[in-house]
Amino acid sequence: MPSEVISRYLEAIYYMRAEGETVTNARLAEWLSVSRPTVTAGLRRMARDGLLRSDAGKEVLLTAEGEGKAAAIVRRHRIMERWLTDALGLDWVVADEEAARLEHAISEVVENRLYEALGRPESCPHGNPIPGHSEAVAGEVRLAGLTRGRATVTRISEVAEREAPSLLHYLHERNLVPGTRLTLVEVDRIGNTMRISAADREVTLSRETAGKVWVLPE
Amino acid sequence: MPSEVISRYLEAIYYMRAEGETVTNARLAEWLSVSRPTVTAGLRRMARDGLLRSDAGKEVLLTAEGEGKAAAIVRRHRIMERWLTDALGLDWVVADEEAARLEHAISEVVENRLYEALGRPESCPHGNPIPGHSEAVAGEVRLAGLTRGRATVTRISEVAEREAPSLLHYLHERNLVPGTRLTLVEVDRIGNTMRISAADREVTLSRETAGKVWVLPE
DNA sequence: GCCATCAGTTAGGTCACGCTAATGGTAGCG
DNA sequence: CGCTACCATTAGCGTGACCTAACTGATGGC
Repeated sequence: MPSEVISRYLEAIYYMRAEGETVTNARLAEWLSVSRPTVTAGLRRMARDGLLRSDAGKEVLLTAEGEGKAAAIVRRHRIMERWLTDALGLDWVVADEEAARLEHAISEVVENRLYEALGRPESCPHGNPIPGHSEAVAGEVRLAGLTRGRATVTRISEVAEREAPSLLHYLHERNLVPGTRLTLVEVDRIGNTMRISAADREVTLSRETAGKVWVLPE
Repeated sequence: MPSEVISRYLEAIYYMRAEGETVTNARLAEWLSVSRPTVTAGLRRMARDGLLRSDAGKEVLLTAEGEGKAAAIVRRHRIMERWLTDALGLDWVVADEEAARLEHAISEVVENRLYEALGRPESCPHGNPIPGHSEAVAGEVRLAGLTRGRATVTRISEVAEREAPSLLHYLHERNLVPGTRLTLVEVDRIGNTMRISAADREVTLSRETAGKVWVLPE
């Protein structure tokens, strides 16, 4: 079984791939807050242990085995998040931090029991699907890519939590949570912002923020 | 904060002290399944970090700080065990193994929320008190020390889980759980066994096993 | 009184994981 | 073409945590 450190590598790779990003040494180093040489060494250990595909030069790609282990970590993370928010009443940000530690400590048995005890949830609290149990909503697009009309929030990207935990608070406060219907009011191409209306309130989001919110257009 | 390895040292020291044993390098090595030189190095790090009292030659004694951290680990272990058995329906043995990993991953916040959510339990599933919340029953003695009469099982020592996990199954199956009333039938000083009657069944226990069950005589 | 045993430490080695400083590529740009 | 940027790796180092083999010091038995 991979060490906790390597599990975090797998998780990070999984998240980046899910965003459609190309995974490289430098990006991993940034994501994991370690130096690039440290990542080089880590990736070498992963390759040795059969977690990385040796083809595909610079890009970091997982083998089927690596993919499976990464999905397992993410699955546990999201199930734990559900438990922490639904059963223990923690807020999004704290739940994510706690889940990041707990995900490495639970076994398959506990994972399954907990999943059942929670009533087989469809997603984590931010709407991200639970690998192996549910999938991303078909047809969803980034809020930043919306040009007009109405849409329903489906999920907040995992990237948001890493890059700006306060963004989660921000969105939560403004009720931009999975299931919320919103209407695009105006796109400001100069300031790179967009105004939307949701739950009887108008909110202005930067293009960057809007890139982390996924919606299903009507 | 101590590393996970050092937390296990603290936990082991706590358990041994709770049994009234003298904690030494060799016993720790045995308990933790590592070599004695490894323990020597670990204890040195603990002393450096202010977890061990420097007086008291060979014996390993914790400082107030070490004591507090050890109690916190044990508290988390026992709360997790309660959750794993009560909420997720795991059996004693599995719950203990899982708790041994989870205890290092939960923060004070989760610990407290969980403790409340479980209804402030008095003890772990085997009856051991939860440090900081409850204490050992006054007047309890080892079943092995009983010479006649009736008594009520109060707890199964933590040592039992480490040394012989199957013993937990054995006791559970025979209904020798906290709260069970029993009557001493006969003590065989030659074979070092004792026969007891509990829940309408007679059970024979070795002196060693009976030393791990604590009871409150009537 | 000596010897065997056991406990603890020293010596010396490995691996995982982190760092900084310096080196080697590649790629865009003037 | 050459320069600058950026990227990945190498080199070299430290710490934590493990190991075996060998030494030392106390202790109990005969």
